[in-house]
Amino acid sequence: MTQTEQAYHHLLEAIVKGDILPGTRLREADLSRELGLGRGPLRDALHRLESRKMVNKVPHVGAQVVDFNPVEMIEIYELRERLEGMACELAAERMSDDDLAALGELLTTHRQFVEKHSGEAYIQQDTDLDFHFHIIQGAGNSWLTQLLCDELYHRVRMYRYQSAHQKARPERAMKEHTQIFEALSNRDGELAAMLMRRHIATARENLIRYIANTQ
Amino acid sequence: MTQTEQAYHHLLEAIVKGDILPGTRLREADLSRELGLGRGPLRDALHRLESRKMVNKVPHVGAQVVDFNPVEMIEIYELRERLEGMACELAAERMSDDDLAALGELLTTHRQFVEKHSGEAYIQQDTDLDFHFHIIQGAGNSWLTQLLCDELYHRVRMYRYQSAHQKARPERAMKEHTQIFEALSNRDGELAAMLMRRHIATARENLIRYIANTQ
DNA sequence: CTTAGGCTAATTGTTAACAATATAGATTGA
DNA sequence: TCAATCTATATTGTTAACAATTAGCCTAAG
Repeated sequence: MTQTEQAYHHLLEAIVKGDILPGTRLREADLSRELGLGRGPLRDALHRLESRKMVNKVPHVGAQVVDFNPVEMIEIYELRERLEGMACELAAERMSDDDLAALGELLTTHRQFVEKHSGEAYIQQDTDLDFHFHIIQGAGNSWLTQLLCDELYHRVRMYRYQSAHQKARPERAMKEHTQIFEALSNRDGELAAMLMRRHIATARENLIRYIANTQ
Repeated sequence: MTQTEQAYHHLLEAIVKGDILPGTRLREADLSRELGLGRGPLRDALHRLESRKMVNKVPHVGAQVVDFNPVEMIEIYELRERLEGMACELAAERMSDDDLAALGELLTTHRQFVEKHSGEAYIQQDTDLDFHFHIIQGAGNSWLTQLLCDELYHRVRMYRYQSAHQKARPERAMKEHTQIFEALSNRDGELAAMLMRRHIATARENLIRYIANTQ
């Protein structure tokens, strides 16, 4: 694995998890010293982060970790609504029975987790994404997968870490996931898509409410 | 404008227009000499092209211009269908009257062009994209705009240049554009979205037919 | 006291030399 | 003759020094 990739993944996770705070100026000299590499590979990593919109870069000025932006966040959720709805349509047609079975097991595991650690939101984060990723993969459209997983989801994860104190609703999400899974099992793409869109629309409404409360 | 950006735009256009053929190996030393810059900025440009999926890069091996891939092309059209449908829904709500008027003028200009140069497909290319871009902008979702214009459309343009000999159907496209415009003018987002999805679905079917014929 | 101008320091953009890696051809052995 | 290994070369990955640009500060004039 090349140093550029290492630096990219390291910085990406640090930004997503909030170890590097939004708005932080990223100085190439400092960072390269901290990460123990030259400025060349680091610059490559910063460019990649820029094209993923995780940092803002201004020529001759520098790079800065993106700040939380309510407008963009809502834009991203508008996109997720359509794209993951599309993923459901395609997944209902294209997922293999084995894939569906795996998704079912995932759901069972999650349900046990939710029942055991009821209310611990931070665990819900990853399990929730697992479910979504599995369906996205199942759609069998590599461009759709990249758009969602490589372009949009980093921001979604970043937002979730920032608003981690916010009460999640694992039981409700669990129920909605189960409904989506059943629709997929019945190969009813139209229904699965509708449920997924509604599922994400609910999340978007929570997001809007959260934004309104924090301002 | 920094050298990286210059190189990026130069190479992107060259690839899109077919001046650099698909499958061409891009050697850093050669290219930097031709473009008259160092390898550093050139590498940055290649990285950007890679993240836009216009070149494939393998560590320690090099970069190669993407080859025409029917499967990916269909994936992209599947995405366009949904995303531009979405753009229509949003544009019907959010476009200003001035924007709509401008779109109408665009359409008039195009109609005159089509009537004058009936059948000259290569002119149709850009004017067609103008129409689509205008609506995408009108949706007022910066992430949607970036996804479509920066990630997907380069490939679409590349494909169009490659299949330029294929007979376009300017009159039909013109008619469909007009219908979409009218729906937008009536602020009927649902209808506009449906027409747009169908418009792109038609293009996708042509694409599939074209692929079948060339194999 | 305010503002315009220039100067200094810090930071990014760029280049060229060096190190590491992979490919292709030659060589040797079975 | 074929296969496997080794070696040489070409190419990429990395580093460190150099050039260009920006932002902040200080000075001085109005």
